[in-house]
Amino acid sequence: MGKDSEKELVGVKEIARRANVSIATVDRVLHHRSGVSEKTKAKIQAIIEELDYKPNILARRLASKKVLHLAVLIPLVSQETDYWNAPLMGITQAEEEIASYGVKIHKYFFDLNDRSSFVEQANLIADSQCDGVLLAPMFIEESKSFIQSCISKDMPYVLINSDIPEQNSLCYIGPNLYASGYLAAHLSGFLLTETDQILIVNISKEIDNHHHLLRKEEGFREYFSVNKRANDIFKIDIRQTTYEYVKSSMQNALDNKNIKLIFVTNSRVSSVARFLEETNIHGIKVIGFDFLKDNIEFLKKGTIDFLICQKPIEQGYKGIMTLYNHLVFSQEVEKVYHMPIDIITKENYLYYRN
Amino acid sequence: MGKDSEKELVGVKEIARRANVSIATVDRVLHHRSGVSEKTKAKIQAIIEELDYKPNILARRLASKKVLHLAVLIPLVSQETDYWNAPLMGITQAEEEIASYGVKIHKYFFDLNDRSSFVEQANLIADSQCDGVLLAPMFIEESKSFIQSCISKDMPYVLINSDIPEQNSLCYIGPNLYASGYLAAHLSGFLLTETDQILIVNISKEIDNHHHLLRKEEGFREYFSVNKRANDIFKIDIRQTTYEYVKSSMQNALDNKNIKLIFVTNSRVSSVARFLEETNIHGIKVIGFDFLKDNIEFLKKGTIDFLICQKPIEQGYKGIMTLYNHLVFSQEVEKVYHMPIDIITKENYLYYRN
DNA sequence: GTTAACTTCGGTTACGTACACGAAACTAGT
DNA sequence: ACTAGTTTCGTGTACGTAACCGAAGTTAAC
Repeated sequence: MGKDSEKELVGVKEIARRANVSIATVDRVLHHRSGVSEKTKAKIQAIIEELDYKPNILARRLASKKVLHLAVLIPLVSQETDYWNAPLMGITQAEEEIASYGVKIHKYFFDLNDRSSFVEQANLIADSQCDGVLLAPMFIEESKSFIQSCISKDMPYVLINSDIPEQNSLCYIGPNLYASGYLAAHLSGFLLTETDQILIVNISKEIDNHHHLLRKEEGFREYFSVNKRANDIFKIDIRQTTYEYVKSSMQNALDNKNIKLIFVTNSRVSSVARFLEETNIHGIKVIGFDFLKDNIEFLKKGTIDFLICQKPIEQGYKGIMTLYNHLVFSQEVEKVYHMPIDIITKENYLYYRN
Repeated sequence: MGKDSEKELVGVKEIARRANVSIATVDRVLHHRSGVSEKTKAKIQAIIEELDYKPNILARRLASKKVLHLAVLIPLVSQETDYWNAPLMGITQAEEEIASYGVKIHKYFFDLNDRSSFVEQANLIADSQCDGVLLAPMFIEESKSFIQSCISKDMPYVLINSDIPEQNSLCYIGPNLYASGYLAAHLSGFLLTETDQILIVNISKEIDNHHHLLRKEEGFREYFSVNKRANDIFKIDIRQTTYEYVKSSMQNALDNKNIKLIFVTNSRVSSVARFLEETNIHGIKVIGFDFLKDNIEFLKKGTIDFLICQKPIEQGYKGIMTLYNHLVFSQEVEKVYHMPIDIITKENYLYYRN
């Protein structure tokens, strides 16, 4: 209750009246344009302060006919994994929401297994004259050089999904990889006894992605170290993503051991689950990542015990909105926006919103 | 790729030109106003179809100077529990977002321990001439009669936090209570052995709230029944919310038993945790609800093992936005929007967003 | 055929802001 | 004091839509 502050919404007109100037002059002050004497500028600014003037965004976007061009550079949605479909959905959703506010979004896709396609698309963006970029920096070196060209063009960019720190991006929106690995370990703790053995599985073709998976692994191991859990932790890197390859790799990895829990460091956990099912291996708990159709199927059946998810749709959505709010409202942004680390089980997946 | 459909955004002017009428006539058709012959109406509608005309929301809200009045009726944030601070934040956030779009939000608060205050505030809303209502129907009968008055005034309303089904509200936004109880049981399963005893704790003054807690309890019990878990499940209803009362009740409840897990059916779990800590009881796992400051403190220390949370901020935010989108864009809405059932632990609470 | 009443429609202004254009005021140089 | 140049400012139009007002056209009654 209390401070309702029923100030009748005032506009430039009222400011102009009070300052004995025209609205054009007020407009000049508002946009920090030249052509106003220091004296009147001060007077107008005082009145703006006093009235706590907030420009009418509606009228503003309507009057300014210029359109905002945003570019998006993310992996192509492949049949191999449809993870990137989620961020794309968020991006599309944001697009629909702000389309009528004069924002155009240009989408560029690259092949996760082909660095050159990334460079190619990045160059296209660099040439196109756009106002901001949303980028999934999957290839580290290539991303860095693209980022440099953005900086030189004074073009703001937002990173999603995986961070490249110490670049001065507008912000990073995505998971805290280390923390999500740590949480996975914590969940594992509930499923294990003192002597059970653990297998960490990294499945990824590109070395750069491996780099990201490593951070999860570190977090995972750290939990066991901090909590003085002495379970044996084995690890396997699988460098091909086809099921056949995963299968034979897993067979090797499980051989002669007594693994009780498998931690798959990314969304490819469904391959592992499929393997366990097909080879009729029971009694192994499985933890992995991402709310994908395949993964959910195995979660339902109980082959996968936990999925950790980090709101991929929202990552895309927030990425675009951050650019928009920054460019249109010059809103300040958090440098790092870590996504919540969501735990999905058989019992709550129905209610999960990516 | 593909269908870019670069239709230059057309407006009423273009439609008027093509139909050889004035924009005023097009406007009449768009708003289903009278004064247009069937013939020209048909012609104009055909053109609207053809061009897939989408009105410019900016210009629309700008030109129509009428403001939208939304009323909010939720519990007062008390020192007893600051749960309702969260939905209020979401409401305020939505308010800020759409304030410049000509929306005014009027907030009414009632005392959770005083039915008459609810009725009083509800009457105020009924008298005020507003365009939509966001309602937390904590008192069932009183809510029903308020809802009736809304319906008779043809005033859309949205329910949050707890549902009163079979009323034709615009929609319900909130948890699936049953499912969240079920999930709580599932999590409990990880923490228990076959023979461990369980205590369910309901803490609530008002009988109507109890009714909601009951649904969680049902879900909880159902899990154990479905999964043929034979653990003893005890239960206690605590009808005073002061710590002293909770303390003595808990002492009784734990007496002569060997409880290994406590499931508190609402956010008052911190009272129980405090009790366990103060009386130096260890070895009992605790599961409860809501991301509240007090609860998080105990989660950090390990006294509480799991918190289940259902995005209270978002409930408020979405509630307002749903009304807004429905009234302004006549957007259709899902009748039931169940919030995700989030699991919060010591390891991921830092990254949780209410 | 005149008047009245009603139907159908167009012209116009307004919403709050952006910006091009040109007018006034001031400065400096002669 | 007159001009040229510069600074400072106001007028006017545009954005796409809403809605008032009144002008045509149409119909009905005498």
